[in-house]
Amino acid sequence: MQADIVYRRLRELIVAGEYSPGERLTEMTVSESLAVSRTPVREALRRLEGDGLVQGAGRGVVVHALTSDYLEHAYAVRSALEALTAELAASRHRAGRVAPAALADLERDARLLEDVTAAGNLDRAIRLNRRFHRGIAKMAGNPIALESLDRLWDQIIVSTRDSLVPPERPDAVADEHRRLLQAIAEGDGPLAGRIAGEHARATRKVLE
Amino acid sequence: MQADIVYRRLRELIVAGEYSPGERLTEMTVSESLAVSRTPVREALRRLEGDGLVQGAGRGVVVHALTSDYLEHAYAVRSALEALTAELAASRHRAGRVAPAALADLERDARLLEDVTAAGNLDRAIRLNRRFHRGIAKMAGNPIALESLDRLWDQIIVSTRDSLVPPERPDAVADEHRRLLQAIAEGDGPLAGRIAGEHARATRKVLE
DNA sequence: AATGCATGCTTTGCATGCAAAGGAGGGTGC
DNA sequence: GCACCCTCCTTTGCATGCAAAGCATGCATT
Repeated sequence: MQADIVYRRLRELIVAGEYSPGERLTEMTVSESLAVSRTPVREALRRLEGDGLVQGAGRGVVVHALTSDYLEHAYAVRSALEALTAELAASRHRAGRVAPAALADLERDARLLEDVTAAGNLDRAIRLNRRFHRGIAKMAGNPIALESLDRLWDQIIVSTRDSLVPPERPDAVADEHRRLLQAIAEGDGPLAGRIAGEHARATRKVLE
Repeated sequence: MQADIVYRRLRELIVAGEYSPGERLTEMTVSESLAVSRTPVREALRRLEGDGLVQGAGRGVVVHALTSDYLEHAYAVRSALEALTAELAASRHRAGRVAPAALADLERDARLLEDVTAAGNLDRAIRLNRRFHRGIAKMAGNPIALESLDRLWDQIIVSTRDSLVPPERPDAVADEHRRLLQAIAEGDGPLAGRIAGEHARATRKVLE
């Protein structure tokens, strides 16, 4: 299905920042650059609109430019959802319903993230960070929460990719990640939830 | 835009239960019954698919039939989000950023809901209940949370419309609603959040 | 009788043509 | 010189035609 290919491609480009927020996309331009007809492009644009990645704007669509307010709201929701997934992940771990390798993978990701951040590789750090949090959401075993978070992340990432990482934040991040993993490992759901929620809020604060 | 009309109409029909879960929808049937061409219908179906209201199934789409597991997950997310919106609503009320009429409206809705439930008007009770909770979400002033909850509600309602209201639940519901409103009125965010989250979980339990 | 295959039909997916809506730009009137 | 209007052009939205993919049905063969 070409429509699906176009959708995924555009989404990739937007999330990767190849299209800047506010940039305008017309059916014709896209269909020419991807060498398909306008029909599948239309479909793709509508799906992206549903995802909140682009916005209809008079003629055509523009890549969604997030206001500070919008970001504030998004982080509030993210905080609530990540508190939920962390809590669920901890409970499932306590119940022995988590693959043993999963937690080890997360710990590896967390360490790798620290290294990569220290090395100043921002792009890779962003990807790893997302993978880390996504790993926890997967561990929670709630596909709806996972999907909602994926949607949120896609939106947020567009506007935060260049505004990240002030000087001393990395250490705090590493510490919070470690405490979060420990709470999960101990099966302490409420604690994991509190840490995850607080972690998201702290991340938001940095983005002023 | 006809595509939009088709989308809204189909969505309405699905949420209202006119199409049963599992029922198959083909582009042709829909385009004939609504007297438009297949193009806008395709667009509408894709959007509904994005909303999780229908599912692609080999040929065509079928109205999403929710499994018990799926419902469990949906309610977990709903609980988290409604805890968030209740807490935000209480904080905003405390800060005086809520229109005075809004809270009164909610109280009116709550009382009306009690009456309607007592009278056994199930359909109306479902609508009022949704409006009540949606009112709180609006009061929270977080459009992302509101939209996420709307999506969840649409999905949930399809599968719960006929399974609602066991004998003694209405009294408990009324009580929980009242306590929730009071917590909001007092500006006690954490309390409101706890009540709302617990309320959603209790509702889920009833649906076994 | 059962199984495997082939054929035909249903249905989707994509491209293109056409009409209409919305803007931009230029021209004219004041 | 400025403002307003008109016209043309860009771009979307919808319909339809055509090709391909999937499925069921029926027939033949074992």
